[in-house]
Amino acid sequence: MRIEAPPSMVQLATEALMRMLLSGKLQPGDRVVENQLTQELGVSRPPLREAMRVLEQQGLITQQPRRGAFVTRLTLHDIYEIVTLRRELERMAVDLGVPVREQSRLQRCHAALDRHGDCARSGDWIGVLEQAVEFHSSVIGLSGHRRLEEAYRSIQLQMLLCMGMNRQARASGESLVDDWARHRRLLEVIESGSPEAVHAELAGHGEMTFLDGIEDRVGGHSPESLAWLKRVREGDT
Amino acid sequence: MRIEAPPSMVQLATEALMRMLLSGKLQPGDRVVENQLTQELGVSRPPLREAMRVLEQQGLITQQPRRGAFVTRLTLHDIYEIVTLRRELERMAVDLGVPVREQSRLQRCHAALDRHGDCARSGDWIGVLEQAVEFHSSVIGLSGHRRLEEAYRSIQLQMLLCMGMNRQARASGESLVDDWARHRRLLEVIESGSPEAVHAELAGHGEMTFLDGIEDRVGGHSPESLAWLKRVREGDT
DNA sequence: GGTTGGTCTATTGTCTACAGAAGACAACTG
DNA sequence: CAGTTGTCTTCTGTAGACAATAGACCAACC
Repeated sequence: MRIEAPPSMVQLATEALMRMLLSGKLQPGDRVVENQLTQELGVSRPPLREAMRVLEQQGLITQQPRRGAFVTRLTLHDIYEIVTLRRELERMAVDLGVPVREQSRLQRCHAALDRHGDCARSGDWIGVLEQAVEFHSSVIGLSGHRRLEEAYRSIQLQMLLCMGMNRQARASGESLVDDWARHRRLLEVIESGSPEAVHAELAGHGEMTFLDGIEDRVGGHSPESLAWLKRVREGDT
Repeated sequence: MRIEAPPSMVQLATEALMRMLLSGKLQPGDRVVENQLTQELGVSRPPLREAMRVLEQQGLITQQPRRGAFVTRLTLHDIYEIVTLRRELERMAVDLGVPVREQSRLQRCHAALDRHGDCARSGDWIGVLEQAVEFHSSVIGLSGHRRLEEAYRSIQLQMLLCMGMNRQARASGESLVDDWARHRRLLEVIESGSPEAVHAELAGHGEMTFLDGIEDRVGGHSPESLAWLKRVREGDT
């Protein structure tokens, strides 16, 4: 049996920061002060700074030279980018991965789905979000395309973390287990083996409710994003 | 006029490392020793480590905990991933960006193309590669989709840096200015405004010659990648 | 009263130093 | 002679400290 190496402080700090973003402790636009975090996390600055570089590359925080780091605040154009890119990546993944060739990859989906259900029933909000990310990643991973999966994961995190979806989800308390059911249905459709059916399920799967009145909640309205929002609303209820 | 902030050591180190990869000074599989680089670059370890985190996120180097960093060595499956994902991103970008709506974005393409030509004529290899990346990025940027452009850029760098394309290009000396001509033609087609024509041009634009005998030069043959390589060779000469 | 200049504090950028782990090599034992 | 074990070196991981800059606040001047 292989013993696993103890995780580095960089890795721990990265995960801790992600949780702070997921939980809403750090909100979009918030300043991220290094010294403050070193105390909270019990880590010295060098590893913390490395962790912040990782999150910066993922687009979750934004660094301004000599002025500090801020949690990324998304504009309508950003949301347009995220949703459109996500859809394309999903499309590509389904075309490559459905019907499933390697059964072992499905195990990962099931495992994530099970954990997702556990977290949903126990009301563990952060766990639900984390496992939702893992489930979707594993679905994309059915394609056997690691870069595709990685790109998708990054996009998904940006959406989850920076949109304040946590608070919105917290408001609608009953939707937790419903969400789980929807994910289960998606996996069933995937196992049925029809790419078209999966595309259809995914089209209805997007959490589009948060787009209601989105123009008023965020800034940065580009021509592209406004046109896109109009199209989405016409085509999708 | 805004004065620009002096670049941080992290930024300088990142760029320097990239040049070392582009120039072939660091080759795929090479160990990257921190202390060694601090001496060569005249930077201390913390900023260098941050720079390495950035490159790790971009997939250019791979870190093994407590064992050091290595320049990423690509497998056939990796190349399959890179080429297929790149093609999808290009397709999406052209559909979004052609015909060009914002003329100002074209300026960036022309500027990069001009610099590309300058470097090609003066025989500046690294410059040629850098400007080729910038040109393609700016073409993708016509879509106004920053995340798309960023994903494309990352993919492109992985391909350029880790495939040892530099040495291959160096071997065929005359192709430098030819490359430039091909890029010019691409931009002309884009300005003509037909997405289909651009797709056609891009299909022939890929540097597919390096796929000749690729199975023997790299390891990691997955079922997906082998099937893909077969399809590519049947469909594209 | 508004603006300009200076100082002061908080925070970032960077460096040096130390602790701990991994790999190499040699010596020892069967 | 082969395998194993112990030591030694090299490198990474982390911490703490120092230098430099940005922003705020206050005072003085126009």
